[in-house]
Amino acid sequence: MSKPANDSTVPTRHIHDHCLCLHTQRAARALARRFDEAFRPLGITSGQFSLLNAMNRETPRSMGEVAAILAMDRTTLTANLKPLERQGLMKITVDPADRRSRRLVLTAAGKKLLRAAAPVWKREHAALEKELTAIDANALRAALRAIA
Amino acid sequence: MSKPANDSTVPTRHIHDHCLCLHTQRAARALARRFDEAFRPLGITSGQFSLLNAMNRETPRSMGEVAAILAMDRTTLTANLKPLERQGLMKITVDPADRRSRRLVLTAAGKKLLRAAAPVWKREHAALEKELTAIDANALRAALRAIA
DNA sequence: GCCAAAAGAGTTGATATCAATATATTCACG
DNA sequence: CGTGAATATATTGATATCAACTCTTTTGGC
Repeated sequence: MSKPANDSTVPTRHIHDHCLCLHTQRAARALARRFDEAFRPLGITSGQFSLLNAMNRETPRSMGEVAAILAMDRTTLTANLKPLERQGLMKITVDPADRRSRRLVLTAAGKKLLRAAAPVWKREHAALEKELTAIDANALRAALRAIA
Repeated sequence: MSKPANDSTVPTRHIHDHCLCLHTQRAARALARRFDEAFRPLGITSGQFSLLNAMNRETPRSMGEVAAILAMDRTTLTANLKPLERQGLMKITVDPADRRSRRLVLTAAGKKLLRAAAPVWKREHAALEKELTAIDANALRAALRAIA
């Protein structure tokens, strides 16, 4: 028999094994690293790819809309736009109908980058799903969507 | 019938709907905010709670071990320890058996904080699982573990 | 129309994240 | 036993994250 655990470490073990917050953070870090790596030749990160995707609309979205889509704080979005704007991938424009609001518009360079990134995503995501054969990827998506 | 989508936005919609990386980041942000809020009265974040938990061992873990447990870059761990050490919750000690290695040791204050945080976690996590009734939390954990 | 409340976004400060790189220590092998 | 490779961690620089606060603009009640 193995030595019984120290009393103070028992709740810690239960928490470590069960905490959905921890498990989600772990998975988020691992996936971000993986897709960061895949997109590196294109000069963007996985987060920037998702953000550019969220802006790829015929009718541009506002900051609040994009922040909600990414389940991200509005002020985080403000920060994340800076490198993209500096690289000329998108522009922040004032909404003429409501001058408090900003419309996020992809530039031609931004759209071109997204076109180049799509096959990279497809390849990497297919590889990921292949590794998760024992997992129902659809159920996983549904569960994550239920959380956020 | 609704207007057909602009060609350039079609792959974007597919990606937005299916990307496990995006869904995981979204859930990770939402859960971090939620548990950050729950732990705020204790002066720690959800990430710091997980980190303190990972250090709550009779035989202290090394940095590499803790980084692996959290699926976190080693250099990120170095940065994350600084506020905890400054607040006197843990100490970084040199491993006498291998002086390259650091053993991460909770202080009495750190252990006390963990004891206070455990019921907060339990309450908040129970509430979360209750909201996910339609979801198999066990399956979700298994899937996330398969990713990281 | 006026003014208070609400809504949208920006700024600041602290922590989090990782790649690239650097330093210190141990190990392996000759 | 000495030296180059491997291991463990630290530093730097850029981006990411959010709370607290501020600024601007719009809306609602009168």
